[in-house]
Amino acid sequence: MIFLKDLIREAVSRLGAEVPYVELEVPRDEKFGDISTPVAMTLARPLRRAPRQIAEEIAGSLEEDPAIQSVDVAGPGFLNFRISTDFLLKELERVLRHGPDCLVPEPPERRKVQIEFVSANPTGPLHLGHGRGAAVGAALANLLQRGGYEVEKEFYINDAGRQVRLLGESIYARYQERFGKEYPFPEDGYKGDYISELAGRIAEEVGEKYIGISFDEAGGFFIERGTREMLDTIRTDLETFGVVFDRWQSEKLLYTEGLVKKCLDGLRSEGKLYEKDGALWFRASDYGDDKDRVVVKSDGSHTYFASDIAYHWYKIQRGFDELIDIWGADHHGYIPRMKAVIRALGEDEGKLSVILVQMVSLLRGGKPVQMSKRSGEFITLREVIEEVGADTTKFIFLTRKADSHLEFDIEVAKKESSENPVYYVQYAYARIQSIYRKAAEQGIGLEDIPFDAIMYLKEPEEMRLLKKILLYPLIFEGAFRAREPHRITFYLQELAGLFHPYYNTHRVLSDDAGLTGARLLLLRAVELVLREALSVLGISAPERM
RNA sequence: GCCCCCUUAGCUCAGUAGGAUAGAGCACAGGAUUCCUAAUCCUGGUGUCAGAGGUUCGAAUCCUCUAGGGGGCACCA
Repeated sequence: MIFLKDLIREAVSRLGAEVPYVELEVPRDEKFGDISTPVAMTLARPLRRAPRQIAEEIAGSLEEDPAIQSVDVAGPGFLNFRISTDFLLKELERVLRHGPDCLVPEPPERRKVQIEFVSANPTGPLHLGHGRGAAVGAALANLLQRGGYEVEKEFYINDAGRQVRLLGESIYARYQERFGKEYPFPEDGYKGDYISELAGRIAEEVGEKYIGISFDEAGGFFIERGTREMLDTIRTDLETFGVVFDRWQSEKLLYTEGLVKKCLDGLRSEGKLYEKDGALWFRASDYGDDKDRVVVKSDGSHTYFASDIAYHWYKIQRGFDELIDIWGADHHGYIPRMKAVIRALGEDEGKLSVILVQMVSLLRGGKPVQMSKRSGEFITLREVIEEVGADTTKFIFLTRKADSHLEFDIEVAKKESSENPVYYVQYAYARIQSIYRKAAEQGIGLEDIPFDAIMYLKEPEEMRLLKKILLYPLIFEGAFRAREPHRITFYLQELAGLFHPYYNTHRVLSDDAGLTGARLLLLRAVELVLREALSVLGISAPERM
C-alpha cells in the first residue's frame, strides 16, 4: 500500500505543488475503498483552489495506473482508492519471494542511534516499572534497527554516590546484626529481605572479619560487593525478560577515568560554569532551563547532574546522531536541564529525545497491590515474569503508548483466554504452524507450491487479509517515525482478528489442490508478517500452544 | 505557589502528522465443533471525546480558561 505515497506525490508535483508528506489512511468503512488520502484538502489553501477540484485532477492522473482499480473523490475532497486484485496478488508474490525485508521501507539516512533505558539503581531487584521501560526500550531498539538504523542499547549504572553507599551501609548493618552487634540501621536504608540474605552470605564467607571495623573503613567492601550482586541480579532478571544490553556504562568509571573532570574543565574554560557560594554552577538558564544548576557542591562533592552531563557528553563523543533516553515519568522535570546540557555542548537539542514511561499500577483481581519501597515490600519484575510469563508481560506493556498510565492486573494477565490479547496473536501463529504440519502429513510441501497458485485466491476474506498484510509497511513506517512500538501491537491484533475468522469460515486444506496451495501461500505471508512484527516487539512466535 | 502529563463506551485503552457517520478488546446475552488446535468464530449497543470559549472549510486532535486525577520543584537521588 505504501507505494501509493510515491504515486500521489508524483501526481501532486504534476500540479506544481508539494506536500511535506503524503498521509494515507484506511477508511473506517470499506465502501470508501481500500485506502484514502486527504492531500487534496491540505493543498486547497496553498493552491487557492477548491479541494474537490484538486482531488479530481489527482484522480484523473492516477486512474490509469495498473495498480489502481478505481479512484473516487468523496466528501470534502478525499481520494478513495481501490487497489486492483492483480496488483495485490503481485505484491503477495513479492512478499513471498523476498521475505520480511521487503516489508520495511529504507530510511532516508542511515543513523547511529543510542538508546539508554532501565538504568535502575543497583540497590535492589527490578520492579514492574523498570520492566515497562525495558520492554519499551528494547522494542524501540528493534524497531529502529529493523528500519535500518545502527542502534546501541545501553544501561547506565548509578554506582557512585549516596544510593550505593546507602546500600553498602544497609548490608553492613545487617551483617553486624548477624553477630549480635548493634549498628543503627541507616535512615532511608534498604530494608528488603534481599539485603539480609546477602548479609548472611557475606557473614558465612568472611566470618567476623569486619566486626569491630567501622563502616568508614569497611564500607568499600560492602558497597562494591553489594552493587556487584545487585547488578548481577538485574542483569539476569533482564535476560529472563528477554532484554539484553549492548553496553553497561558505569558512572563510577566516568570519574575514575577522568571523563567528568575533562568534560567539566571544558565547559568551565568556555565560561559555561561559574563559582558561587563555594559551589560550581552550570549556566543552565542560558540554555533554556529555569535556573542554573549545581554540579559541584560547596563540600566539594559532585551532584548526580555532574556525571549526567559528562555521561551525555561522552555519548556525543562516541559519535551518535541521535540519543534517546527512556526515563520514568517522575523524572520529567529533569528534561529542560538535560536539553540545556546538549545545547551547551554545541549540539542541536533535538539530538536528544527523552521518552517518558508512565507509572504502572499493579492490581490483583481488580484490587491495588501496595508497593512500598521503604518497607522493602514490593512485587519484583522477576515475580511477575514467573507468575504471568515474559511474553504476556511485554505485550501488556506494549499495548499502551509509553506516556499513559498502565494498569497491570496480574489475575487478568494470567488468564489464558480472550481477555489476554497476546494469546490471540500468538495463537494465530501457532494455528498456521499446525496447518503446515497437517499439510505435511498429507504430503504437501510448502516449498513445492508454485507462486502462481495465488491466482485462486478470490474470497473477500482473503483479499481483506492480503490488504492487511500489505498495510504492514505503512504501520511500521508510522511506528518508526513516531518512535511508538505500541502501534505494531495494535496492528498485530487486527491482523490476527482477520485471520481467525478466515480460518473459521474457509478450509485451507481441501481436495482442490490449486486452492489449497493458494491458501497455504496466503498463510505463509500472514505467518511472515506475524513473525516479523512479533520479533520487533521481542515476543516469541510459538510453534504450538 | 509555579511547571509538566492525563481525562474518549460499564471497565481497560486505541484514535497515526487537523480530515468522512469516533473505534477495539473485555464484560454482558444468545448461538456455532461428525471437518486444518474452541487460547477460535458468529449475532446483539453502547458515547455531553471532563466542561466552557476560540482558531479552521473541517477539532477527540491546536489555543485560552475551569474542574478532577497523577507527577515534579533541592548545593536530593
